[in-house]
Amino acid sequence: MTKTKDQRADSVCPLPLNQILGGDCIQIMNSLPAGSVDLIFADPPYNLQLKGDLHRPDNSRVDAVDDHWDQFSSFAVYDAFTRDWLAAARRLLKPDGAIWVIGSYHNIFRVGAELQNQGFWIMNDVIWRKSNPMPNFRGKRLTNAHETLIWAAKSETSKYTFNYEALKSLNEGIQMRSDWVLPICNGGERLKDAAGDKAHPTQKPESLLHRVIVGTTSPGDVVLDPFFGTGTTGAVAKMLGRDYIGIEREEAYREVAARRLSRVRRFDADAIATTRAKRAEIRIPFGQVIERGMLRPGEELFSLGNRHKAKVRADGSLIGNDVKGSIHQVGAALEGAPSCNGWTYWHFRREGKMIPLDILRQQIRAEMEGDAPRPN
Amino acid sequence: MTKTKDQRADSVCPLPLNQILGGDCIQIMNSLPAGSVDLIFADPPYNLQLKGDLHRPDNSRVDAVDDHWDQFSSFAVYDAFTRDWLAAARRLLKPDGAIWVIGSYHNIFRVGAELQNQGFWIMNDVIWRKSNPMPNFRGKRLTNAHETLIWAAKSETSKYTFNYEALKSLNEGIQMRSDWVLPICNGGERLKDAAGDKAHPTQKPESLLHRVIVGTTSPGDVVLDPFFGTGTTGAVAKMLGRDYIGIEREEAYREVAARRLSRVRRFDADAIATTRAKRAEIRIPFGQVIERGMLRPGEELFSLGNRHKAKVRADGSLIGNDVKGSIHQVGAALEGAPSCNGWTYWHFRREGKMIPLDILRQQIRAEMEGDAPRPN
DNA sequence: GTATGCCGTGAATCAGGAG
DNA sequence: CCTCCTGATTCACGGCATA
Repeated sequence: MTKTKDQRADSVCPLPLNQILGGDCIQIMNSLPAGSVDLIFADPPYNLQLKGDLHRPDNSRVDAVDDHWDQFSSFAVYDAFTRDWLAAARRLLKPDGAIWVIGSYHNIFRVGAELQNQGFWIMNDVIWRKSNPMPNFRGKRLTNAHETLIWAAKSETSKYTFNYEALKSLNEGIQMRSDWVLPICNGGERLKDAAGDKAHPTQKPESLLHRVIVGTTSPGDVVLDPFFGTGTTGAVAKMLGRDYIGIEREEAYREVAARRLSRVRRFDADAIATTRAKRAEIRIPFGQVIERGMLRPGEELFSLGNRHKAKVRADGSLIGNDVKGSIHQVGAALEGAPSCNGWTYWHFRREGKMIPLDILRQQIRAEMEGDAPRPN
Repeated sequence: MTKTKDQRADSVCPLPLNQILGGDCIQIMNSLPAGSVDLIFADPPYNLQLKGDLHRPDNSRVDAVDDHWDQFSSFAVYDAFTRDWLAAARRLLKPDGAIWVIGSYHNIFRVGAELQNQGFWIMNDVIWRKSNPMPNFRGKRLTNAHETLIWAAKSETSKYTFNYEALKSLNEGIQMRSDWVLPICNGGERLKDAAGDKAHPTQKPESLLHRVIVGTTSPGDVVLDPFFGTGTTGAVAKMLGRDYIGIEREEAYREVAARRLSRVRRFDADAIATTRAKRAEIRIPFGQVIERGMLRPGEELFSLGNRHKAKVRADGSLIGNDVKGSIHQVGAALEGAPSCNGWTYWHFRREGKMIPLDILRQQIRAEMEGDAPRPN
C-alpha cells in the first residue's frame, strides 16, 4: 500500500512504504532518497558488556541479552557504528524531521554526544520509568528501573512536529512531562516463537511508541525504524495512520514482525484526529487507559443509564454527539451538568456487560502503587 | 577538625578537611594528594551557552554560539573542560572511590561519555524526578521534569561503597530504584542573599545529597565537591558525620556556604548509623558448631522442604546420598543448583521441631561479640 | 465462577575473601 | 596473578493450578 503523495518527482526511487527491508540498516538507509522521512525511531544495540551468568536468589538463571548483535569489541568500535548509522539516518530525514533514540547508561551517553556532534538539536531527554523492572538480584546496585530516550530535531532550525495539545490530552489536561511511567512489554503483547520463548529479547511496549508517534508525528507521516526487531514501531504507526519503513538484519525477527503487522488494523479517522482538551483534576490520566491498550481508539463508551454514547480517540479524548473533550467534559456536556466524573459516568462493554471506566483506573492504580505513594 | 587517619605518611600535604577552598577547581584538585578522597559529588556548569564564561585551553574566551560551526567548536571546548576536571577528580580518588555527576541533556551525554573514556565504571544512572518542576511555558517541548545523575566507580575493579540495606530501608523495605522522586529546593531550605533573592541559581535539595551520601559513603569518609556553590554537599556530609572538602571559584557563594555550614549540626552517632549488610558480619565456619558440641557427629540434618537428609561428620563436612562436602556443597548437589546457602538450607530436629542451622551461627556470633566487637 | 497461591520471568555491565 | 569456596540475594505481574 504505497502512497503516491510520498513518491515525489525528485526522488531517485520511490520510498518502500509499509515494508520491512532485510539487510544492514546503514547500507539500506544510504540507498533511500535523502530528505524523505518525517520521523526515525531507533532502538540500537545497547552494548551491554555482560560477563558471566546471573542467578536469581531462587537459583533460576536470568535469560540475558547475549545475542551476537549486541557484542562490540570496544567503545571505539561502538562509536564508529553509532556515527555511521546516525549519519545515514540524518541524511534520510526531511529538514523538519526528528529522531528518537532509546538506550541505557551503557550506550546512551555516547549516542547523545554523537547526536550533538552531528548537529541534531536535542528537544528533550525522556525517561521511561518502568513500573515493573527486573530487580537487582545481588543487591550490588540500584534497581535499574528506567531507560532513556532522546528526542532531537534534525537541526536547531527545524520546525519539528510537536502535538502539545494531544500529549496534554493524553495526560488528562496536564502538560506531558519528560518522565513516562509505563510497564514493560509482557503478557499477551509479548511475542513468542514456535517454542513458546520470547521472540525477541528486548521488545518495546506499544504504549511507549504510542506516545512517541502521537506526540511527534502527524497522520500520513513516514516513520522509519532502522532496528525494527519485532516491529513495534510499525505496528503502532499503522494503527495510528502513519506509514512505516522497517529495516531489520535478522530474518527471524522480520518474519515475526511481518506476521504481527498483517494482523494490525488501522484505527478509524475520527479516533486518530487529535483535539484540544482542557484541564482536569484527576490523578490517573485517562490516556493511560488508551496507551496501555485497555481500551482501543474507536471503541464506544456508554453513559450511566445508557442514554448517550461516545467514541474513544487516540489522544485520550472522547467524541460524542459533536462534543469533543475529556471523559469528564463530554459527560458534563451531554448531561447539561456543570461537571461530571467521567470515570464513574462512562462504561465500556465487555462480553455483554457494561463496566465503568473506574475499574480500569483501579487497575492502573494498583500497578502504580509501587511508584507514587512511596517516598521514593 | 582534621582527622589523623586521613593524614597518611605518604601524603605531600595534609587534606584540608571541612574547609571551603577558593579558586579554580582543576588547579586546586591537582595540588591535593592523589588517592585521598572517598567520594566526589560534582554539579558542573551545564551548558556553555548559558554560562558564557568558559575559556579555551589557551584562555581565549568562547564567543556566543549561533551557527553550526561554532556549536561544534563550543562542544569541543566544553569537552576539553570536562576532560580536565574529570582527570583531576580521578587522580584524587582512592582506588575504591566513586564519583557522582549531575546534569541535564545539555551536558550529561558528554560527561557520561568522557567518564567512560577515562575508565570510570558506571554503576547506575539515576533520574531525579522533580515532583514540582517548572512548566514549559511556551508549550514547545515536554516539561523538563528531571535531571540525570551518573554514579561511577573509579574503575571496573573498585570495591565501591554501596549501603544496600540503608537505601532499602529508606524506601520502606523495597530495594531502591534508579528513579528518585524528590521536590526541588525551595521554601526555607532555599538560601537567599541580602536582597532576598535566591543566592544561587541551581541550589540542589538536601534530600538528594542525603540519599547519595547515605547510599555510597561510610561515616568518616572524605567527600569532595569541586563545584561547591552554596555547599549542599558539605552541609549534608557534616550532618551525616562525613568530612567534606569544598572548592568554589565565586567568593559570594563561598561566603553563603561558610555561613550555612557554621550553622549545620552533626547528627548523633545513633542517628548516623545504618543497618549493616549481612555479608559484613564475621564468617563462622560450620566446623565450630561441631567443635562447640552444638551438633554431634552422626546427627542427621534435613533439607528445606524435608526432601533430603544428610549426616554430620566430625570434621564439619556432611555426607548425604553418596555426596560428601561442605554444608553448601552438599545442599547444592542435592538440589542440582549452582549454589546453596547451607546455613539456611539445612535443619536439625529438637523436640520434634525443625530448626535451621543459622540459629546456631547466630548464637556463636552473639557470644563472640562480647570478645571482639566489630566497629560498625 | 472465585479466591488463593505457586511458578515463571524481564536490556543486568550483579561477590569477595582465602590461599 | 590465579583458583577455590563460602554464602548473600528479588519486585511486579501474568498464567495456571488448586481449593
